[in-house]
Amino acid sequence: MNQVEMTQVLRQAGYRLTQPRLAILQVLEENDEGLSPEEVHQQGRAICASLGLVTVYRTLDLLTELGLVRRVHSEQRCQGFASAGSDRHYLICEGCHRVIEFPCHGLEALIESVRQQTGYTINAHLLELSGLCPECQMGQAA
Amino acid sequence: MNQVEMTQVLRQAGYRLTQPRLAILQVLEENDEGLSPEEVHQQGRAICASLGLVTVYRTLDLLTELGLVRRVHSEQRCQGFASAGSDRHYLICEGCHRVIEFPCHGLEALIESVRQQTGYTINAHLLELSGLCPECQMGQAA
DNA sequence: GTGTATTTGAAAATAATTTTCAACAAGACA
DNA sequence: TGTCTTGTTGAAAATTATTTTCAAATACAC
Ligand SMILES: [Mn+2]
Ligand SMILES: [Mn+2]
Ligand SMILES: [Zn+2]
Ligand SMILES: [Zn+2]
Repeated sequence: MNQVEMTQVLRQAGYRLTQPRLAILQVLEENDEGLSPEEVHQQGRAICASLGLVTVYRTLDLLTELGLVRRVHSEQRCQGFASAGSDRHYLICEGCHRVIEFPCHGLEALIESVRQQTGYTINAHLLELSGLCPECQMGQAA
Repeated sequence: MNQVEMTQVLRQAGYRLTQPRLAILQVLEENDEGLSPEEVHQQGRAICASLGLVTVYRTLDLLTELGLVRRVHSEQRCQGFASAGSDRHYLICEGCHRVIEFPCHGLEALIESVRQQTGYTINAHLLELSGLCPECQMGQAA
């Protein structure tokens, strides 16, 4: 989802399009590695000089509720936020920490078998793959 | 892995078997829902009265490094720790927050296809399913 | 433009985590 | 079993992260 679409979601949900919110959206749009609130704040101030850290926290919460932003978990860092597509399948580069999403097909059979074996109903999943992106593989080879 | 096996891993890695560590291992063993450091501390004091919260943090770090404990992530809470088996596939009950592990087969094809489409090398994955355990399903029906 | 309800940022409050360090205890060895 | 040595502990302090409060600012409906 791009920034324009995101602002429409905000508006339609009855929220105002403020400078701080637009700045935060833009920062998330321009970064795909999952930024911490502090990092969003730093970068956001380049766009909206008065931007406060408190507003970053509030806005990340809001955007997460609206599904515009997702939290990126990893063993080291659980406070990464990135702009969200529709699914929850990320591929994280261990070298540069870039995060991309991938379409997830073929999980259905696994989920069904877990359901049968455990008796659980399953209504959500999070799949995170980690490795090295092509660029970082080059770097390693060198 | 049970508590006895865990203590052996600790010993073999050259760490001392202290009362605080044993207490924390026992707490994790007895709980499968993923406890926060604070919760581990509360329960641990019933076993080792002098147990300090600082030691809980230190020990959870240590046990995680040794692979005896794993962190359980979820949107609400990323600081859950549970004793670890060999894999990283959890099934989390949204009702009672119990966490169990499941054997994960059938992810290979998906991973291979992501590798081909993205050019990433993939060397780890985290799959978290969430839903309702049988008991909590009963509760909901009532 | 004006009015009004939402939103903001600074400051303060609170919560979470880490560092420091003197006292303690695990376990090697006599 | 009784030292001795070194890893380990917990209290306190320091640091960091997050939330609350509230008066001032501003988005936007009219
Ligand atoms: Mn999927
Ligand atoms: Mn997490
Ligand atoms: Zn990379
Ligand atoms: Zn349950």
